[in-house]
Amino acid sequence: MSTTGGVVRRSLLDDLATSMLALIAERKLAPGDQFEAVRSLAERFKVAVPTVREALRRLEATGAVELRHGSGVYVGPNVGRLVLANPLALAPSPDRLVELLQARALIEPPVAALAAQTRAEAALEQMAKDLDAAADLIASGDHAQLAEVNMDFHRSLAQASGNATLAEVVESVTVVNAREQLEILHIHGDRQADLDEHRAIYDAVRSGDADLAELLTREHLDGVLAVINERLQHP
Amino acid sequence: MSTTGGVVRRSLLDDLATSMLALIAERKLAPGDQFEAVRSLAERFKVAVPTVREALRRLEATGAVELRHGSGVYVGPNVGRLVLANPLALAPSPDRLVELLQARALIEPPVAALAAQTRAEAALEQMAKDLDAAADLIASGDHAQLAEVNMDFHRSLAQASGNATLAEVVESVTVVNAREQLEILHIHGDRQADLDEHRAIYDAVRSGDADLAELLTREHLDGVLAVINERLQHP
DNA sequence: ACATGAAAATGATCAGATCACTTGGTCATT
DNA sequence: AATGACCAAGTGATCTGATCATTTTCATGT
Repeated sequence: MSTTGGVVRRSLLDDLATSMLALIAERKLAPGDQFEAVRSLAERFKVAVPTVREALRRLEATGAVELRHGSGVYVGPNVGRLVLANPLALAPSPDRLVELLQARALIEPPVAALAAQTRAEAALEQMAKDLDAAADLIASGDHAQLAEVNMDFHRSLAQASGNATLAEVVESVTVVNAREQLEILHIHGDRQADLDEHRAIYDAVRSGDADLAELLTREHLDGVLAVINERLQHP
Repeated sequence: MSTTGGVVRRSLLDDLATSMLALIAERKLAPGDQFEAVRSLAERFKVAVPTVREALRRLEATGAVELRHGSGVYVGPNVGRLVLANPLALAPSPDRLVELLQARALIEPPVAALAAQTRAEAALEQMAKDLDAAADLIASGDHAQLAEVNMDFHRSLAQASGNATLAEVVESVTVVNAREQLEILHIHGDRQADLDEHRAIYDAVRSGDADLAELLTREHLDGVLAVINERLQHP
């Protein structure tokens, strides 16, 4: 935001972007709904098409809208979100990877404890589905897909806390190159043990045992961290 | 990322954006450095100017680059960041505000404990500066500025943990409409008490007392939360 | 040295055109 | 009637080329 002596100079683009967001909010459009054609927007706001497109690209970058070729402009999944993973992040260095896991090991256990107190039902069911899916994928040997589902479990767990902001934080810190993280894990980690630990966490949350949920989550992530560290030291 | 049967269709824009990021990385450019002119980029990548601009807008949205009218394209402050606050977030609802504080009350205490163990020197000095600045601003009565500096203290505290990812998380969850949060606080909160609590946290971190730092941070944020809740119930 | 002001560099915006993809309907085939 | 091939309209993607606005640079004159 460029300022000069406290006075904010809003460019045409700033106005456009916020106006379009306001338009989405005004029409009460939800993620997935179709928005409005580029040409139509250009006419509505009395600006040229390239200008509209630049504004849309800005919104698109944070998942506020989606541009689908040949189809239209749609409301994106991240409208109204406060915290998000940098969609442009490049593959993290090994140091950054360890740091990321440390951050998760610090944040997720208390979130699990809160989840055990709140127990948002929809999220609990999602956790159960994630566990089932993981079991299937272990059997079928699809490790890439398994990695995704395991991450989904952690996200569902955060959802169960009932705090959308916390869920966003966990989602952000969890979505960052899941591939890289779990590439390592699935070479050297014990997939079945992972699943068992997830199941234990689920049971603790389901039964409302906050202390146990926190403890199990901490042990689980510390274990993951240990595997990663070991792997990085013996490449 | 649009996929069809597992095959990723990268649009020209996707390629452009990542190529430009790679170019920045390759040249080892740091935030604030000048990048390259739009027309020059268009020529380099053999695409039209509007296309380059759309890609730049995408990067700009997450703070990877900055476009300064008449001056040039510069590397932004968020290059290489993993987690960030949604720059398009609108003012959070009261519910969302409470949720945000709850998230902070959950995350920041263990971060403070870690900071007391790590004690990154540069961040400790920054904390001291923030405290001094806050004292001055209380004296001068500049509440708006005081709100900012108080947030800075929390960010510096997270920096002291030595974990950049955690610092990013705290920064993200802290930057979201500091204005709204502290508008409430500074009408009904006790500014001097706030400062004293910050000082106590600083002392605990400085002396390496992790448990105390965690406890004080928790009490501090719970206090803030109580003020916010009270304020929202009696408008 | 300093201030002034023109010139160059650069981003912002516009206009109109063409290409590429998606979608829904038509229509022949089965 | 169900199915599939095909076509046409709607819409995003990209290009070309120009003009305006802001910043920076630097020669010029005092």
